[in-house]
Amino acid sequence: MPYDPSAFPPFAVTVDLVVLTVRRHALCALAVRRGEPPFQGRWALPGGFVRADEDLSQAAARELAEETGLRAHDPAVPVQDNGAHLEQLATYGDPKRDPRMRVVSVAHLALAPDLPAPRAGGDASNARWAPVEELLQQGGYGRDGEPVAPLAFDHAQILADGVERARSKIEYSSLATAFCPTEFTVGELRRVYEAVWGVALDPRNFHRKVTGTPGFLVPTGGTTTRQGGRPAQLFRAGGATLLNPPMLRPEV
Amino acid sequence: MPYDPSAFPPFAVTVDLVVLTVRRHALCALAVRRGEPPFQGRWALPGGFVRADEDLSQAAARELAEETGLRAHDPAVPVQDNGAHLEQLATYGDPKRDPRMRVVSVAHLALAPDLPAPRAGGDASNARWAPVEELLQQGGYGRDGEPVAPLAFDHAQILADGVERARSKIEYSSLATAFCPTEFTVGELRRVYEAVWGVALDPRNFHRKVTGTPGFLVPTGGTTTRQGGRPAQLFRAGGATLLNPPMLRPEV
DNA sequence: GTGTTTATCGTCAAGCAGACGACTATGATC
DNA sequence: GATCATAGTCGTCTGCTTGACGATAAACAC
Repeated sequence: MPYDPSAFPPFAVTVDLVVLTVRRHALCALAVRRGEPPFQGRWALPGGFVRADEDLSQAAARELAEETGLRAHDPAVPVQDNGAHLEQLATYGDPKRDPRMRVVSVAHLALAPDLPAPRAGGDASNARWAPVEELLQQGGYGRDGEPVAPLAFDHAQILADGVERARSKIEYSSLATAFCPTEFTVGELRRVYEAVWGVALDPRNFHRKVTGTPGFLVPTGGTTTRQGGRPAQLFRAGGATLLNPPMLRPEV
Repeated sequence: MPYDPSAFPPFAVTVDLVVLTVRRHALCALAVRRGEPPFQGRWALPGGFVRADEDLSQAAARELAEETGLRAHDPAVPVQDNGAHLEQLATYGDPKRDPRMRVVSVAHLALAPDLPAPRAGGDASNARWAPVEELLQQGGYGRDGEPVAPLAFDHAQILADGVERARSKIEYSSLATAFCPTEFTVGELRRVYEAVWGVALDPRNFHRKVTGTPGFLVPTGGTTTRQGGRPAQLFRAGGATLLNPPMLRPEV
C-alpha cells in the first residue's frame, strides 16, 4: 500500500477536559455553557481544537489554563503548589458524535484542589462547578429545581469515564492528594476519598492506613484547626505515587 | 468563538495495534515490516487509517482481523472461543511523530491466545511474533545475533505502554484468560502470568487463589495431560471479570 | 466547667498471602 | 514392571492487613 494522500479522510481533532474537584463534600466537574450550535445553551465539557503544531498534552494543558487558570503538572513530578494533575483519559471518535463534521476528541482528566468560581472568557454565568451526579442524571431536576438537560455531544459518557477513572485510581495511587491544597490534614484527605467514592470511611482505620504507608505523607510540622476540633497535623504529599497494598473501596 | 471551519487544521487519524500473545513462555507482540518509507524495512506495529464512516473501535477490529484473522470480542461479553480481547490503549499525537504529515494515532491493545504464524497480506516474512523485550531493546542484538533496529515511529513507546497496561490489568481482572484457549488448566493460566510478569509464581498458592475466587474459573469436567505430569482439570473463564482482592505481583 | 467536634492511639478477631511439606496421577526410562 | 521425572492438588503455619470499635486528647462554643 503506497503512500497516497487521498487514501485517508481528514479529521478534526479536539481535546475535551474532565476537570474534577471536591467542593462542599461533593465531587464536582467543570461545565461550560455552549454559546453556539449545535447544543447551543446546553452545558458541555470545556475543550477545543488541537492546533497544528501542538502536542495533545500541550493542547489539554492550554485549555485547562484558559478555563481555570490552572497550570498543569508534569506527571513525573509529585503534586505541589496549586498545579493540577492532568492525564489522558480516552479518545472518542464515533462518526456521528458531532453533527457538523468528523471530530475525534482526545479526552483528558484533570484533578484540582477546590478553586474560586471559574471563568469562561470572563463570563461567570457560562462556567460552573456542578456535582457530577447532577451532570450525569439525564433529564432530571437539579438541586435548585431547575430542569437539567443532558450534557452536549457524548460528554456525559466522557464525564462518566473520567469519574470512574478517578474513583479507581485513588485506590492504588496517591492521586487523591491532587484534590487537596499543598498542606492538608489526614481528615481532609479522608473527606476527599469520601466525596469521590460517596461512602463513609472509618477515621481511625483511614488514619492508620495513610500514615502507615511509607513515603505517602510527609509531616510538615505544622498543625491546623481549620476543620474544628482538636488540632490536626499538616502533611504534604510524599514521593510515593503508588499505594501498595491499595486503599480498599468498601463494597457497594 | 463562532464556528469557523478554517479554525482547525486537518489531521490524519490512524489506529495502531499492540497485539500480545504468550508463546513458548514469553510475552510476544505482533510486528510487521514496513514496505515503504518512512522507516522502510523496519519493524512496526500493525495499523492503518481510520475510514471516514468508521468508529475507532471498528477500525481497530478491522485491522486486527486483517492482520491476524482474529475476531474482536465485545468487551462486555466474557472471553470465549478464539475471539481476542480488544480495548483502547492511548492516543499519540506528537506533531513530529510522522515526518510526512500530522497523524494522530489511537493505539489499541489486543490480547490473543497463541496463534499460528501471522500473515501480512499473505507474506509471512513481513509479519512475525517477537518477544517484547527483543522489540523494546534499542539497538541491541536479537536472539539470532542479528542487529535489532528500534521500532518505527514512536511504536516502541506505544508497545511499552501496552505491555505495562497488560501487566497491571491482569492483576485485578480476569484478562489473563484472554491469552488462553477456551479450555485451559490452572497451570497454563499460571504460566501466562509468569510470562507476562516475568516472574515465577508458587503453583500451590496460585492454585488456591484462582480456584478460591468465586466466579473466576468454571470447571468443564474434563481433564488433560497435554502439559505432562498428573492430569489437570480443565476450566473455562467464569463470569467474574474483576479479581478482588487482586492477584499480587511479586515485588521486583 | 460542660458539651461538641475532630484527631489520634490501641486492641482484637478474621481473612489473606507467602513459604513450604506431602501426596497423587500421569508419561518416560530402564 | 519398577523407577523416575513432571505437573497437579490439598494442607499447614505464620505474619500482615483489615474492619470494628473502645479510649483518650485537644481545641472551640456556651
